[in-house]
Amino acid sequence: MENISEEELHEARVKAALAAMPAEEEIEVIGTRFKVLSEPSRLKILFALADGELCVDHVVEAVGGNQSAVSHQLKTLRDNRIVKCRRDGKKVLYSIADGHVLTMIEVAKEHVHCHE
Amino acid sequence: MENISEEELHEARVKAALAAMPAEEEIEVIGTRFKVLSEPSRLKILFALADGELCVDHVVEAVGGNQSAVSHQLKTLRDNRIVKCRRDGKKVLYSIADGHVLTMIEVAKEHVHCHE
DNA sequence: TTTTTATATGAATTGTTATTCATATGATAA
DNA sequence: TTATCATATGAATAACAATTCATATAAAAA
Repeated sequence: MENISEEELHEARVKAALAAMPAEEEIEVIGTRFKVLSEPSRLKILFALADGELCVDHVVEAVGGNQSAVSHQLKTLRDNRIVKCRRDGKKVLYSIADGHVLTMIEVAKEHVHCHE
Repeated sequence: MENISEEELHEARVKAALAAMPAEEEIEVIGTRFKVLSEPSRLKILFALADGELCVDHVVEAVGGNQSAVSHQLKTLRDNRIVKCRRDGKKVLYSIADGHVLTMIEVAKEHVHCHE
């Protein structure tokens, strides 16, 4: 009897989990945001931009690697609204798009360092 | 003259960015955490676990897909301390390891939905 | 102690993504 | 208007990670 009610409890939880499950598309979008933040080369760019905007070749200096790779990464970051940019003459200045980005990185850092 | 000082400003920012850049290993660890959260199949598992612990076959029910795939994902989540588990007889009950995980997902959700 | 149930894992395959190379575009200066 | 500097991008390759299949372990029931 105890087993049955425990089983029922678990089944109820499965139903609750299914009910609370976000739509497939939303999960994909959230996943994509995380994916963009998961690549070390892109994270480096974001740390470089944390203090303020930089033009592309200064980003290249700050993170190392070649110009083309950095430019591809910046495109990915742009496409996902993680960074934004503005042109100033020949240069294009990049900056972090909004506060959530740094918040996410901060929370991730905490999670890495805490050992609850 | 104005150009030179602007250039100097940018160079100073590059130096600041380099100085504030976390160590390579830390960036990798943070990236790995994000990577683990980036896969839709793993995110689904976390949404399923958001309300409380579930045993593996109930996770399988909640997220769909086959047992082996889910088990591999759970291992990845475990290895990265995103979830924890305890055995109860034949069953193994999984739950979310700590509060930061749901926080990160929440912030990501906000970032997806806001259009600053 | 064999069978069944629940979960885990190694190896192979498949699918994805980053990086590189070559080249294109866009803006300014000569 | 062409030469140069700054950035972007398409295509190919190379690195990586997810899923599947088959099988292994672990606990409990028969």
